[in-house]
Amino acid sequence: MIPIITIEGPTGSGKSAIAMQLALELGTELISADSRQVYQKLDIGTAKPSKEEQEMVHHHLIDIIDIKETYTAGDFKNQAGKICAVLWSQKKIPIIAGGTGLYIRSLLHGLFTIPQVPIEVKQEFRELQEKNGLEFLHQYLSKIDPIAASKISVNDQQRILRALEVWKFTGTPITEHWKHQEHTSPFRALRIFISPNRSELYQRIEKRLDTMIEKGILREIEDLLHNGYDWRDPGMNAVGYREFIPYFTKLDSWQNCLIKAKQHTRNYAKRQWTWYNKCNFDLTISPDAITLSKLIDVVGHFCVDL
RNA sequence: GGCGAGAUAGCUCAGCCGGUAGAGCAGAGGCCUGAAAAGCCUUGUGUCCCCAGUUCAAUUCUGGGUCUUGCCA
Repeated sequence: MIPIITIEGPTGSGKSAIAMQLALELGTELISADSRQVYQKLDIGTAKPSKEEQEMVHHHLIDIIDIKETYTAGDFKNQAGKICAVLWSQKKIPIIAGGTGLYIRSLLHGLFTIPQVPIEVKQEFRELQEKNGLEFLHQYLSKIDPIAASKISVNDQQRILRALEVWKFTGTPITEHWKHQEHTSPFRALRIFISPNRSELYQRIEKRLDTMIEKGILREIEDLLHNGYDWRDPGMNAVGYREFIPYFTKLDSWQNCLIKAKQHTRNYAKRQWTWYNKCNFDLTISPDAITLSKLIDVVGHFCVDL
């Protein structure tokens, strides 16, 4: 079993800083579990660690793909898994830090394994949806996989399409894949949750977004648009970016866009919170109560059992 | 000053021919198996600006007032 430490928490909770300290102390490296920091050129709005920080501690899975490419939980699971194995072979305990809950869950608890669904299959159902509507697809799903259909809302385009694609491509309903999924994990995780006070976090989010303006998020976006990137590109679907579309299409002021960006970041933090409520953490600690020595202590106990 | 337009949920607004109101967003809570910073679900009693009139009944019609806003001067 490979030991790993996770540092999790809502956006803006300060997990990156804590993870850095711990990595330095343990002489190990960080793996980012962040669905937006994987993208190159999305720097300011994703609060990516600076060059200096990245020199101090090696950060994996940052800046690995282009904005026009998609990245999935499966990609993360595979890549992070390999990196963990390599690090542990060097006697380094991998530290995973990031707010993308699904990524960490995929790594720790696995996904049912099927190859990437080909675009043709995806396309087929998109066309079917355009012709007959979403409701039709949901009814279709209820015939081939009633359990999935009952769990998935009629309006949940993403999951309806996914369930149909998986069934079409593999010949097996998605709920069957779930049943036969492997649940053993090659990891032994020490999971640490950074839990800030709600109103304090919201204040930090406000400040963080203001800082992004100061750092030049608008220029960053402008450059991207000038360099051939488009709002429809997968990477551009990010809080702190898409809210500025009205500004760049001259429909609203950047100030109003900023207000939206703050709201959406708060909404996002809340969604993360709800997700984390169901996770089992070994240590839950508020950002201001946390100290390096306390962390080392906990990690020490963890290491004794290895 | 003249001629219009508007005043309805925290915000932006819908409410045909009169029967005391409803969407989106925000807020709150929840879900989540390859788009997850995504996607989805639940949750809306507010002096319908004020006053008077018509009417069995006015947010909805009429008159007056107040405020906001557009155009012309």
